[in-house]
Amino acid sequence: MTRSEHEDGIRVAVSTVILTLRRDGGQAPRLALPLVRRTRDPHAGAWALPGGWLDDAESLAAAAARTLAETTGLAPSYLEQLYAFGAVDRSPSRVISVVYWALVREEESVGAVGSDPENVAWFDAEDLPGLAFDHARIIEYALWRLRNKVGYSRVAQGFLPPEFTLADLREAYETILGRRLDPANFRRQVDATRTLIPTNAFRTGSHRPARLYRDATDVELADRGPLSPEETRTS
Amino acid sequence: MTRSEHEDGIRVAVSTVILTLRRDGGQAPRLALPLVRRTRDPHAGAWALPGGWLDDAESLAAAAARTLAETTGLAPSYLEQLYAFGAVDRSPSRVISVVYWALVREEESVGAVGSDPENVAWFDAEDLPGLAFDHARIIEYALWRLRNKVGYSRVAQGFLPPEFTLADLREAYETILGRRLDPANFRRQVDATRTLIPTNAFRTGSHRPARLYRDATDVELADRGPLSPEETRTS
DNA sequence: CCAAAAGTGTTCCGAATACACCCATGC
DNA sequence: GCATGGGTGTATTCGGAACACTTTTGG
Repeated sequence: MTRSEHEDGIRVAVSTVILTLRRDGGQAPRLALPLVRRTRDPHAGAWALPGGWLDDAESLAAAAARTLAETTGLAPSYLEQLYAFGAVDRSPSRVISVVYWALVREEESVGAVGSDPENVAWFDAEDLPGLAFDHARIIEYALWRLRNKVGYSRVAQGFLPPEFTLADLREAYETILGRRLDPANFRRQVDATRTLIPTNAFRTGSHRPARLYRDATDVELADRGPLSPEETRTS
Repeated sequence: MTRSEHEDGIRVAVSTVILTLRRDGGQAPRLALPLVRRTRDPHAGAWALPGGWLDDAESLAAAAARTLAETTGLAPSYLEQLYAFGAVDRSPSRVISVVYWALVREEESVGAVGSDPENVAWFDAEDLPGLAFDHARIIEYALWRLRNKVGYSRVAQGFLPPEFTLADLREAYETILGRRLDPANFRRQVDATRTLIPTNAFRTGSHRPARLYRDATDVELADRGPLSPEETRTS
């Protein structure tokens, strides 16, 4: 293992793509995420992912959870490392960004703000403003990962409250995937996984009441990678 | 984006899990990887993944390819980022390791050595020595990723020379997955993907000659992630 | 009663599997 | 010829997709 002799100027930042499902009204929900307006150069005035420098004594995942809480006031229902970005020219100074992606529950994201609400705003994932650095590409990749992972895991439940109907869950899938799913087949597929417990409660509304379900287990919504013991607790 | 005021002591290392298929003789091939004996503390004398400090002016992928060449003298036929490890206690000093995994072709790995052949040795992936830091866990994760990715991509071809028989390819799959595959069904599945071009050459040997194939395209063997333009060239 | 969502039943189709069988070569 | 791996054919099974149909509520 060779080692460069000089103590060089590489710094480590941690950023997070924070996703939620936002319902504007009676409309179909949409994916939304918070961005932070930069107040210094480079890219002063542009919007960027929430993040910050990695602190000497915190793990990468802890840094992601910390900056997430600072900008939104929320704890994530799902948090996973996305990728480490380290191109030489992605910033004027040399910065390695370890990026995480997180899911937060819908209701919590309404009105909840962190330490600096002035410079935080939520955007529709399909209608983003101009972004600093390579953050547009990073968000694209996070959305790709979400759409991909929803196909073989239960991550979508990270958007939902503890009790929800199958229609709620299907609506989350439909929003993520961008297409309609057959209610009948969707029902069979989810209960083939045996991960939902039916409750005795029903949501009464406009038509026939729908049964409420909750998570069957306290296991992870999805495989989050090679996590060390210190990183396995998200709450 | 808040910034810690002190220039702190976090350093960035890049390591690589380098995998190949090794044929000991007429036996079934096995997964093998090179390790480097550490000559300094911490963990002096223990075996570790090839790697080194990230240089100021090179991208993460370039650092991985560089250390790979330094220890094995080889260029990878496949290279993908694995994960960024950043637990506080994984090393006495604070080190963030961005780990890559690579595939190299079998024949090339025989006898090829890099700048310091004394301290490099190849090990059977199922029979590893005591490893420094969290490298045992990292290798486990790399193997998991390989086994997983072989199911939905063409990565296994990264182990093979430009021309190969379907039996060669199937043998690679069988070694990676650790189980036998039906030759008939395997044949149909690979040519359903339309990614192999049959040549007019045959490998003559002990029995009926087997047709040689080569890659149909110059496209990637698998999705390697959100690569920037500077990282897309591996050769 | 009617509209609409909740929930069930059934058919169809394609992919994965198992396995019988033929082909071409070395010995 | 015969052993062995190369290569083809075919029946079965399983899961997903499509969609007809029944149930239960609000109005």
